[in-house]
Amino acid sequence: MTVDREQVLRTAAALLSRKATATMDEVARAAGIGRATLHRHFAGRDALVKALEVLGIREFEAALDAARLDEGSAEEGLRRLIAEIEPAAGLLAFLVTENQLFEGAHVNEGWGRLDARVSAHFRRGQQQGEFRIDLTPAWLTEALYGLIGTGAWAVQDGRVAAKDFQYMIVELLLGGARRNVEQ
Amino acid sequence: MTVDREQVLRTAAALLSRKATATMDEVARAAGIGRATLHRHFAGRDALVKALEVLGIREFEAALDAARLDEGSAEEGLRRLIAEIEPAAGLLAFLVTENQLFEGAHVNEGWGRLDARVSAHFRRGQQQGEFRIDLTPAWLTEALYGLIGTGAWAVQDGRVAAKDFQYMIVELLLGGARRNVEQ
DNA sequence: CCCGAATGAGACATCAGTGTCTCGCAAGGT
DNA sequence: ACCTTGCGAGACACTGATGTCTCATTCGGG
Repeated sequence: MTVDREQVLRTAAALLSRKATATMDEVARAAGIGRATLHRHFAGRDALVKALEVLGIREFEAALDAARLDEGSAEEGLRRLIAEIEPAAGLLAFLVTENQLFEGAHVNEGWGRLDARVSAHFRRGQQQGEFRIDLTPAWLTEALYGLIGTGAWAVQDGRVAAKDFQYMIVELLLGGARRNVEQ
Repeated sequence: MTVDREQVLRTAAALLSRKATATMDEVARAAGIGRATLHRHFAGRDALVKALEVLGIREFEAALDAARLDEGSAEEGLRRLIAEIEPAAGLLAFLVTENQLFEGAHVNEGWGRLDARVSAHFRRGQQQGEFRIDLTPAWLTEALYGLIGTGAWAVQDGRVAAKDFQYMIVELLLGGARRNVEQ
Protein backbone atom coordinates (compact mmCIF):
# COMPACT_ATOMS: atom_id res chain seq x y z
CA MET A 1 0.00 0.00 0.00
CA THR A 2 2.74 2.38 0.95
CA VAL A 3 4.29 4.15 -2.00
CA ASP A 4 7.83 3.15 -2.89
CA ARG A 5 9.53 6.52 -2.78
CA GLU A 6 12.58 5.24 -4.59
CA GLN A 7 10.49 3.82 -7.39
CA VAL A 8 8.56 7.07 -7.77
CA LEU A 9 11.82 8.98 -8.04
CA ARG A 10 13.17 6.66 -10.70
CA THR A 11 10.01 6.87 -12.74
CA ALA A 12 10.03 10.64 -12.42
CA ALA A 13 13.65 10.72 -13.52
CA ALA A 14 12.87 8.62 -16.58
CA LEU A 15 9.94 10.85 -17.53
CA LEU A 16 11.58 14.19 -16.80
CA SER A 17 14.75 13.31 -18.67
CA ARG A 18 12.57 12.81 -21.72
CA LYS A 19 10.18 15.72 -21.09
CA ALA A 20 11.59 18.24 -18.66
CA THR A 21 8.34 20.24 -18.57
CA ALA A 22 6.14 17.34 -17.50
CA THR A 23 3.53 18.41 -14.95
CA MET A 24 3.11 16.99 -11.47
CA ASP A 25 0.04 15.20 -12.74
CA GLU A 26 2.00 13.53 -15.51
CA VAL A 27 4.71 12.51 -13.09
CA ALA A 28 2.12 11.05 -10.75
CA ARG A 29 0.37 9.10 -13.50
CA ALA A 30 3.69 7.82 -14.84
CA ALA A 31 4.49 6.53 -11.36
CA GLY A 32 1.03 4.99 -11.10
CA ILE A 33 -0.02 7.05 -8.10
CA GLY A 34 -2.42 9.91 -7.49
CA ARG A 35 -1.36 13.50 -7.63
CA ALA A 36 -2.33 14.00 -3.99
CA THR A 37 -0.07 11.15 -2.96
CA LEU A 38 2.79 12.61 -4.94
CA HIS A 39 2.31 15.85 -3.03
CA ARG A 40 2.28 13.96 0.27
CA HIS A 41 5.76 12.67 -0.44
CA PHE A 42 7.23 15.72 -2.20
CA ALA A 43 5.96 19.07 -1.04
CA GLY A 44 6.01 20.48 -4.55
CA ARG A 45 7.74 20.44 -7.85
CA ASP A 46 10.84 22.08 -6.41
CA ALA A 47 11.06 19.46 -3.70
CA LEU A 48 10.73 16.72 -6.29
CA VAL A 49 13.55 18.14 -8.38
CA LYS A 50 15.70 18.56 -5.28
CA ALA A 51 15.06 14.94 -4.36
CA LEU A 52 16.07 13.92 -7.86
CA GLU A 53 19.21 15.98 -7.47
CA VAL A 54 20.07 14.20 -4.24
CA LEU A 55 19.40 10.86 -5.91
CA GLY A 56 21.54 11.76 -8.90
CA ILE A 57 24.42 12.91 -6.72
CA ARG A 58 24.17 9.74 -4.65
CA GLU A 59 24.22 7.51 -7.72
CA PHE A 60 27.11 9.42 -9.21
CA GLU A 61 29.10 9.09 -6.00
CA ALA A 62 28.25 5.42 -5.81
CA ALA A 63 29.52 5.03 -9.37
CA LEU A 64 32.73 6.83 -8.44
CA ASP A 65 33.21 4.52 -5.48
CA ALA A 66 32.46 1.42 -7.51
CA ALA A 67 34.82 2.49 -10.27
CA ARG A 68 37.82 2.44 -7.89
CA LEU A 69 39.45 5.24 -9.83
CA ASP A 70 42.76 4.93 -8.02
CA GLU A 71 43.31 1.33 -9.08
CA GLY A 72 45.14 0.57 -12.27
CA SER A 73 45.70 3.04 -15.07
CA ALA A 74 43.70 6.24 -15.38
CA GLU A 75 42.22 4.95 -18.60
CA GLU A 76 40.95 1.78 -17.00
CA GLY A 77 39.45 3.81 -14.18
CA LEU A 78 37.65 6.03 -16.64
CA ARG A 79 36.26 3.02 -18.48
CA ARG A 80 34.96 1.59 -15.23
CA LEU A 81 33.45 4.92 -14.25
CA ILE A 82 31.49 5.26 -17.47
CA ALA A 83 30.28 1.69 -17.17
CA GLU A 84 29.10 2.30 -13.62
CA ILE A 85 27.44 5.58 -14.53
CA GLU A 86 25.43 4.30 -17.46
CA PRO A 87 22.28 3.39 -15.50
CA ALA A 88 22.11 6.92 -14.10
CA ALA A 89 22.98 8.68 -17.36
CA GLY A 90 19.42 9.77 -18.12
CA LEU A 91 18.95 11.21 -14.67
CA LEU A 92 22.24 13.08 -14.84
CA ALA A 93 21.39 14.44 -18.28
CA PHE A 94 18.19 15.85 -16.86
CA LEU A 95 19.88 17.38 -13.83
CA VAL A 96 22.62 19.05 -15.86
CA THR A 97 20.07 20.85 -18.02
CA GLU A 98 17.95 21.80 -15.00
CA ASN A 99 19.92 25.01 -14.59
CA GLN A 100 17.35 26.16 -12.07
CA LEU A 101 19.38 24.02 -9.66
CA PHE A 102 22.46 26.16 -10.19
CA GLU A 103 20.88 29.58 -9.95
CA GLY A 104 19.80 29.78 -6.34
CA ALA A 105 21.92 31.05 -3.49
CA HIS A 106 23.06 27.66 -2.22
CA VAL A 107 23.92 25.08 -4.84
CA ASN A 108 24.07 21.53 -3.58
CA GLU A 109 27.62 21.00 -2.42
CA GLY A 110 27.54 17.47 -3.83
CA TRP A 111 28.30 18.72 -7.32
CA GLY A 112 31.51 20.28 -6.09
CA ARG A 113 32.60 17.03 -4.51
CA LEU A 114 31.85 15.12 -7.71
CA ASP A 115 33.63 17.65 -9.89
CA ALA A 116 36.65 17.49 -7.62
CA ARG A 117 36.86 13.72 -7.78
CA VAL A 118 36.44 13.48 -11.53
CA SER A 119 38.74 16.40 -12.13
CA ALA A 120 41.38 14.88 -9.84
CA HIS A 121 41.22 11.67 -11.83
CA PHE A 122 41.95 13.46 -15.09
CA ARG A 123 44.76 15.34 -13.36
CA ARG A 124 46.25 12.08 -12.16
CA GLY A 125 46.09 10.76 -15.67
CA GLN A 126 47.95 13.80 -16.89
CA GLN A 127 50.61 13.53 -14.23
CA GLN A 128 51.16 9.90 -15.07
CA GLY A 129 51.62 10.80 -18.71
CA GLU A 130 48.50 8.95 -19.85
CA PHE A 131 46.40 12.01 -20.71
CA ARG A 132 47.23 15.12 -22.68
CA ILE A 133 48.08 18.17 -20.65
CA ASP A 134 46.81 20.74 -23.14
CA LEU A 135 43.20 19.90 -22.28
CA THR A 136 42.40 21.13 -18.77
CA PRO A 137 40.95 18.73 -16.22
CA ALA A 138 38.00 21.09 -15.85
CA TRP A 139 37.23 20.83 -19.55
CA LEU A 140 37.69 17.06 -19.60
CA THR A 141 35.25 16.86 -16.70
CA GLU A 142 32.70 19.02 -18.50
CA ALA A 143 33.20 17.04 -21.68
CA LEU A 144 32.59 13.80 -19.82
CA TYR A 145 29.31 15.14 -18.45
CA GLY A 146 28.33 16.45 -21.86
CA LEU A 147 29.07 13.21 -23.65
CA ILE A 148 27.18 11.20 -21.05
CA GLY A 149 24.15 13.42 -21.52
CA THR A 150 24.46 13.36 -25.29
CA GLY A 151 24.85 9.60 -25.24
CA ALA A 152 21.80 9.16 -23.03
CA TRP A 153 19.67 11.26 -25.38
CA ALA A 154 21.01 9.60 -28.48
CA VAL A 155 20.13 6.21 -27.04
CA GLN A 156 16.68 7.37 -25.92
CA ASP A 157 15.93 8.66 -29.41
CA GLY A 158 17.29 5.57 -31.06
CA ARG A 159 20.13 7.32 -32.86
CA VAL A 160 22.67 5.15 -31.07
CA ALA A 161 22.21 1.56 -29.97
CA ALA A 162 22.06 1.15 -26.20
CA LYS A 163 24.72 -1.54 -26.28
CA ASP A 164 27.17 0.91 -27.85
CA PHE A 165 26.67 3.59 -25.19
CA GLN A 166 29.80 2.87 -23.18
CA TYR A 167 32.02 2.16 -26.14
CA MET A 168 31.09 5.31 -28.04
CA ILE A 169 31.64 7.57 -25.07
CA VAL A 170 34.84 5.99 -23.85
CA GLU A 171 36.44 5.73 -27.25
CA LEU A 172 35.59 9.25 -28.28
CA LEU A 173 36.64 10.74 -24.97
CA LEU A 174 39.90 8.82 -24.86
CA GLY A 175 40.92 8.47 -28.45
CA GLY A 176 38.97 11.04 -30.39
CA ALA A 177 37.79 10.73 -33.96
CA ARG A 178 41.19 10.87 -35.60
CA ARG A 179 42.60 7.65 -36.85
CA ASN A 180 46.05 7.07 -35.51
CA VAL A 181 48.88 5.27 -37.19
CA GLU A 182 49.06 2.40 -34.77
CA GLN A 183 45.39 1.66 -35.22
CA MET B 1 11.52 53.44 -33.70
CA THR B 2 10.92 50.17 -35.43
CA VAL B 3 12.08 47.17 -33.47
CA ASP B 4 15.06 45.29 -34.85
CA ARG B 5 13.63 41.81 -35.12
CA GLU B 6 17.02 40.24 -35.58
CA GLN B 7 18.38 41.96 -32.48
CA VAL B 8 15.40 40.85 -30.42
CA LEU B 9 15.95 37.28 -31.51
CA ARG B 10 19.63 37.38 -30.60
CA THR B 11 18.91 38.84 -27.19
CA ALA B 12 16.22 36.23 -26.62
CA ALA B 13 18.65 33.50 -27.64
CA ALA B 14 21.26 34.77 -25.21
CA LEU B 15 18.75 34.91 -22.36
CA LEU B 16 16.99 31.64 -23.09
CA SER B 17 20.22 29.69 -23.47
CA ARG B 18 21.02 30.76 -19.91
CA LYS B 19 17.50 30.43 -18.50
CA ALA B 20 15.28 28.28 -20.67
CA THR B 21 12.19 29.05 -18.56
CA ALA B 22 12.41 32.82 -18.91
CA THR B 23 8.98 34.40 -19.35
CA MET B 24 7.89 36.52 -22.27
CA ASP B 25 8.13 39.52 -19.99
CA GLU B 26 11.74 38.75 -19.15
CA VAL B 27 12.57 38.25 -22.81
CA ALA B 28 10.95 41.58 -23.65
CA ARG B 29 12.77 43.46 -20.90
CA ALA B 30 16.06 41.85 -21.87
CA ALA B 31 15.52 43.08 -25.41
CA GLY B 32 14.60 46.52 -24.11
CA ILE B 33 11.08 46.47 -25.52
CA GLY B 34 7.59 46.15 -24.12
CA ARG B 35 5.81 42.86 -23.78
CA ALA B 36 3.06 44.02 -26.12
CA THR B 37 5.62 44.81 -28.79
CA LEU B 38 7.18 41.40 -28.39
CA HIS B 39 3.75 39.90 -29.00
CA ARG B 40 3.27 42.07 -32.06
CA HIS B 41 6.34 40.49 -33.64
CA PHE B 42 5.98 36.94 -32.33
CA ALA B 43 2.45 35.68 -31.85
CA GLY B 44 3.39 33.79 -28.71
CA ARG B 45 6.06 31.90 -26.94
CA ASP B 46 5.84 29.02 -29.39
CA ALA B 47 6.28 31.37 -32.31
CA LEU B 48 9.30 32.91 -30.63
CA VAL B 49 10.93 29.54 -30.12
CA LYS B 50 10.13 28.57 -33.68
CA ALA B 51 11.72 31.78 -34.93
CA LEU B 52 14.79 31.00 -32.84
CA GLU B 53 14.84 27.54 -34.37
CA VAL B 54 14.76 29.02 -37.86
CA LEU B 55 17.53 31.43 -36.91
CA GLY B 56 19.64 28.66 -35.43
CA ILE B 57 19.22 26.45 -38.47
CA ARG B 58 20.08 29.37 -40.74
CA GLU B 59 23.23 30.18 -38.81
CA PHE B 60 24.26 26.54 -38.71
CA GLU B 61 23.80 26.23 -42.45
CA ALA B 62 25.71 29.44 -43.00
CA ALA B 63 28.52 28.02 -40.88
CA LEU B 64 28.49 24.84 -42.95
CA ASP B 65 28.70 26.86 -46.13
CA ALA B 66 31.47 29.08 -44.82
CA ALA B 67 33.45 26.09 -43.60
CA ARG B 68 33.76 24.70 -47.15
CA LEU B 69 33.77 21.17 -45.79
CA ASP B 70 34.74 19.61 -49.09
CA GLU B 71 37.97 21.54 -49.37
CA GLY B 72 41.15 20.09 -47.97
CA SER B 73 41.30 17.33 -45.41
CA ALA B 74 38.29 16.33 -43.34
CA GLU B 75 40.09 17.45 -40.22
CA GLU B 76 40.69 20.93 -41.59
CA GLY B 77 37.06 21.15 -42.58
CA LEU B 78 35.96 20.19 -39.11
CA ARG B 79 38.22 22.82 -37.57
CA ARG B 80 36.76 25.47 -39.85
CA LEU B 81 33.23 24.35 -39.06
CA ILE B 82 33.71 24.65 -35.32
CA ALA B 83 35.30 28.06 -35.74
CA GLU B 84 32.38 29.25 -37.84
CA ILE B 85 29.82 27.82 -35.46
CA GLU B 86 31.20 29.35 -32.30
CA PRO B 87 29.10 32.56 -32.39
CA ALA B 88 25.91 30.49 -32.61
CA ALA B 89 26.95 27.91 -30.03
CA GLY B 90 24.76 29.31 -27.24
CA LEU B 91 21.71 29.41 -29.46
CA LEU B 92 22.29 25.86 -30.66
CA ALA B 93 22.77 24.66 -27.09
CA PHE B 94 19.38 26.10 -26.22
CA LEU B 95 17.66 24.61 -29.24
CA VAL B 96 19.07 21.13 -28.66
CA THR B 97 17.67 21.03 -25.14
CA GLU B 98 14.32 22.46 -26.23
CA ASN B 99 13.01 18.98 -26.87
CA GLN B 100 9.56 20.44 -27.28
CA LEU B 101 10.73 21.19 -30.81
CA PHE B 102 11.18 17.50 -31.55
CA GLU B 103 7.93 16.20 -30.14
CA GLY B 104 5.32 17.66 -32.43
CA ALA B 105 4.08 16.05 -35.59
CA HIS B 106 6.26 17.95 -38.03
CA VAL B 107 9.82 18.58 -36.97
CA ASN B 108 11.59 21.30 -38.87
CA GLU B 109 13.22 19.60 -41.82
CA GLY B 110 16.26 21.83 -41.45
CA TRP B 111 17.68 19.61 -38.74
CA GLY B 112 17.64 16.65 -41.08
CA ARG B 113 19.56 18.61 -43.70
CA LEU B 114 22.12 19.71 -41.13
CA ASP B 115 22.52 16.22 -39.74
CA ALA B 116 22.98 14.86 -43.20
CA ARG B 117 25.71 17.36 -44.09
CA VAL B 118 27.63 16.92 -40.86
CA SER B 119 27.21 13.18 -40.93
CA ALA B 120 28.37 13.05 -44.56
CA HIS B 121 31.49 14.95 -43.62
CA PHE B 122 32.41 12.44 -40.95
CA ARG B 123 31.71 9.64 -43.40
CA ARG B 124 34.00 11.23 -45.94
CA GLY B 125 36.70 11.46 -43.31
CA GLN B 126 36.27 7.77 -42.61
CA GLN B 127 36.42 6.82 -46.25
CA GLN B 128 39.57 8.84 -46.72
CA GLY B 129 41.15 7.05 -43.81
CA GLU B 130 41.36 10.14 -41.63
CA PHE B 131 38.71 9.17 -39.11
CA ARG B 132 38.10 5.95 -37.23
CA ILE B 133 35.45 3.70 -38.61
CA ASP B 134 34.40 2.15 -35.30
CA LEU B 135 32.61 5.35 -34.27
CA THR B 136 29.52 5.84 -36.39
CA PRO B 137 28.99 9.11 -38.26
CA ALA B 138 25.68 9.48 -36.41
CA TRP B 139 27.43 9.31 -33.07
CA LEU B 140 30.22 11.66 -34.13
CA THR B 141 27.54 14.11 -35.23
CA GLU B 142 25.73 13.84 -31.91
CA ALA B 143 28.99 14.17 -30.04
CA LEU B 144 29.84 17.32 -31.99
CA TYR B 145 26.52 18.87 -31.03
CA GLY B 146 26.95 17.79 -27.44
CA LEU B 147 30.45 19.18 -27.13
CA ILE B 148 29.42 22.46 -28.70
CA GLY B 149 26.62 22.80 -26.17
CA THR B 150 28.83 21.75 -23.30
CA GLY B 151 31.51 24.17 -24.41
CA ALA B 152 29.03 27.03 -24.69
CA TRP B 153 27.78 26.41 -21.16
CA ALA B 154 31.24 25.97 -19.74
CA VAL B 155 32.27 29.31 -21.23
CA GLN B 156 29.10 31.02 -20.03
CA ASP B 157 29.71 29.80 -16.50
CA GLY B 158 33.37 30.69 -16.61
CA ARG B 159 34.64 27.15 -16.27
CA VAL B 160 36.46 27.41 -19.57
CA ALA B 161 38.04 30.53 -21.08
CA ALA B 162 36.22 31.80 -24.15
CA LYS B 163 39.44 31.91 -26.13
CA ASP B 164 39.90 28.18 -25.59
CA PHE B 165 36.45 27.22 -26.86
CA GLN B 166 37.47 26.13 -30.33
CA TYR B 167 40.68 24.46 -29.29
CA MET B 168 39.12 22.40 -26.51
CA ILE B 169 36.31 21.13 -28.69
CA VAL B 170 38.36 20.39 -31.77
CA GLU B 171 41.19 18.73 -29.93
CA LEU B 172 38.96 16.56 -27.81
CA LEU B 173 36.75 15.58 -30.70
CA LEU B 174 39.64 14.80 -33.00
CA GLY B 175 42.34 13.52 -30.70
CA GLY B 176 40.64 12.55 -27.48
CA ALA B 177 42.14 12.71 -24.02
CA ARG B 178 44.69 9.98 -24.50
CA ARG B 179 48.25 11.02 -24.99
CA ASN B 180 49.69 9.46 -28.10
CA VAL B 181 53.26 8.46 -28.68
CA GLU B 182 54.01 10.96 -31.40
CA GLN B 183 52.84 13.81 -29.20
C1' DC C 1 -11.63 -9.99 12.01
C1' DC C 2 -11.14 -5.21 12.97
C1' DC C 3 -9.08 -0.85 12.99
C1' DG C 4 -5.77 2.50 11.71
C1' DA C 5 -2.95 4.34 8.23
C1' DA C 6 -2.26 5.46 3.59
C1' DT C 7 -4.12 6.01 -0.92
C1' DG C 8 -7.05 7.68 -5.09
C1' DA C 9 -10.25 10.65 -6.86
C1' DG C 10 -12.07 14.79 -7.08
C1' DA C 11 -13.29 19.66 -5.68
C1' DC C 12 -11.47 24.02 -4.79
C1' DA C 13 -8.82 28.36 -4.40
C1' DT C 14 -4.72 30.43 -5.94
C1' DC C 15 -1.22 32.02 -8.84
C1' DA C 16 1.87 32.88 -12.58
C1' DG C 17 2.10 33.39 -17.28
C1' DT C 18 -0.18 34.35 -21.46
C1' DG C 19 -2.67 36.74 -25.02
C1' DT C 20 -5.55 40.74 -26.20
C1' DC C 21 -6.95 45.28 -25.93
C1' DT C 22 -6.85 50.39 -25.30
C1' DC C 23 -4.75 54.69 -24.88
C1' DG C 24 -1.25 58.16 -24.86
C1' DC C 25 3.04 59.29 -26.94
C1' DA C 26 7.06 59.69 -29.82
C1' DA C 27 9.35 59.10 -34.16
C1' DG C 28 9.82 59.66 -38.94
C1' DG C 29 8.26 60.43 -43.50
C1' DT C 30 5.83 63.72 -46.56
C1' DA D 1 3.89 71.34 -39.43
C1' DC D 2 1.03 67.39 -40.04
C1' DC D 3 -0.16 62.78 -39.92
C1' DT D 4 0.60 58.07 -40.15
C1' DT D 5 2.87 54.37 -37.99
C1' DG D 6 4.77 51.83 -34.33
C1' DC D 7 5.87 51.68 -29.53
C1' DG D 8 5.33 51.46 -24.11
C1' DA D 9 2.56 50.95 -20.36
C1' DG D 10 -1.08 49.23 -18.21
C1' DA D 11 -5.63 46.82 -17.61
C1' DC D 12 -8.11 42.73 -18.36
C1' DA D 13 -9.72 37.98 -18.98
C1' DC D 14 -8.24 33.41 -19.59
C1' DT D 15 -5.75 29.28 -19.08
C1' DG D 16 -2.96 25.69 -17.07
C1' DA D 17 -0.53 24.20 -13.26
C1' DT D 18 -0.10 24.12 -8.44
C1' DG D 19 -1.08 23.25 -3.65
C1' DT D 20 -4.64 22.08 -0.23
C1' DC D 21 -8.55 19.83 1.37
C1' DT D 22 -12.21 16.25 1.97
C1' DC D 23 -14.03 11.76 1.73
C1' DA D 24 -14.62 7.10 0.48
C1' DT D 25 -11.84 3.05 -0.13
C1' DT D 26 -8.39 -0.32 0.48
C1' DC D 27 -4.55 -2.42 2.29
C1' DG D 28 -2.14 -4.57 6.01
C1' DG D 29 -0.83 -5.27 10.75
C1' DG D 30 -2.34 -6.76 15.20
